[in-house]
Amino acid sequence: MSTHAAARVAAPTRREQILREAARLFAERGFHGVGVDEIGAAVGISGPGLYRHFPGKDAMLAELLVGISERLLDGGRLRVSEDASRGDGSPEALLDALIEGHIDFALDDRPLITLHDRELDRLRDTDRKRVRRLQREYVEVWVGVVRALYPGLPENEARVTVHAVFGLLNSTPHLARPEARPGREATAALLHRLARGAFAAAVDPSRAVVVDPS
Amino acid sequence: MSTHAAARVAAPTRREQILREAARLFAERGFHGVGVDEIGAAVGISGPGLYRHFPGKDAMLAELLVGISERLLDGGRLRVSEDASRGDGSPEALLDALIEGHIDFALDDRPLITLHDRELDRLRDTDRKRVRRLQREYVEVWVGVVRALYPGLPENEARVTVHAVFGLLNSTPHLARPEARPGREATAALLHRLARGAFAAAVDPSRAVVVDPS
DNA sequence: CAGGGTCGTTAGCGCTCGTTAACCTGAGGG
DNA sequence: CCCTCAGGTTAACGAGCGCTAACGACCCTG
Repeated sequence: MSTHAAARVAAPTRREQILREAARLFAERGFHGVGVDEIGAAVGISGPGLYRHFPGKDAMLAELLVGISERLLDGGRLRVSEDASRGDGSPEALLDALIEGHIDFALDDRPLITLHDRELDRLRDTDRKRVRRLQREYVEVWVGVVRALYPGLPENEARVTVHAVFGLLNSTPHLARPEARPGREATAALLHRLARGAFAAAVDPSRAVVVDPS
Repeated sequence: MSTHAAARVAAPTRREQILREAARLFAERGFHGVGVDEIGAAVGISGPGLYRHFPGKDAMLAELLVGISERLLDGGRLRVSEDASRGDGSPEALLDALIEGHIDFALDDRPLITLHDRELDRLRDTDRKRVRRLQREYVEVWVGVVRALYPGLPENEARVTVHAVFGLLNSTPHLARPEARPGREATAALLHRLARGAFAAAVDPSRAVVVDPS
């Protein structure tokens, strides 16, 4: 998480610029809805100049999607291993850490989150399989933690629940007016509560009713 | 003009066939990723024959998105008015009814749900504004019910929560292997629990204004 | 049987898109 | 001073797209 800020010290290379703008444009208008000339214009060069950096338009999307999926999976695995290496690791705290990490990603890299579940089918077979595998492994990391916390939850229900919580956490990019929502930290805290509430309700319906906290 | 009555029960009309297949294809490969020839082939005619039924490819997408949005909004409003006309209407039961209706939609019309939040930006300005308005009104229906049930929840947090729950309920189309999840009714019940759990958790426990459960 | 409407067909036009080809320029090294 | 090479440029090509034009088969109805 602190590494994220540190990596931004140096000026972004041209490749990174291109990927950044391509992600934004793809998220806004869809992969097929953006032309290479537009991507070039967004970074100050024009059209075919992109081919000095990428073998083709497909390759940009592929690199974006593989990158996202790897970052998510690596982050998830890192948190699991941190929790395991810490003596007092608890499933509760670990699930919170996973949720926290995913929320950071959803709030800070909105175009990528959008692309991640929207443009997967535009990839060539080999890339799509690779991304699918990374996504599946990321889900399995969550499923493992959720089932450690709620042993009574059947595996297929846990998987559906994890998918549903992803949908919940990834919902912010779809908000029409981003200025109409609470600040970043308040939104993050709210999403975190919602996710925990959903997980709690997955196993125990009685927790789905509001109770007096006092 | 053909007979209206005959089309009610009998085989779907050609227009409906086209819309159905177009929805499936658009959801699978994106609006720009599907050609008119493919849509035609999917209903047994070929290419330009579609123009006997629609003025253009855009019009198919527009009719699909407007139709979805209207169906959702009408369903929501219907349930609210039913609840109001029933003497014993309670926000609890009303929210359950809204959730139920949305789940039915998400499970039974998966391509439409996918299109609904994915291809909106491919519409012409006038159609897009119309769909946006319908979607916004649908959200407001939910927000009203949620705030009636949880008066302590601020309006902007309620709105984010409703969006998040939509993301949760709409997550099933993204499941890679639909056969790996529980049956329809079990999935519906699970999603219902998750949604209720998320709403219950929306109210920050430390700030909760608790309504008398009598 | 004539005539029109409906619902198709095929051919092809015009445009846009991703990509390639050929050329240019400025910086660094021997 | 020349050569190389990275990183651009513009021109243009070929494919694929949405859509139109022109035509035809079929089914009514009078």
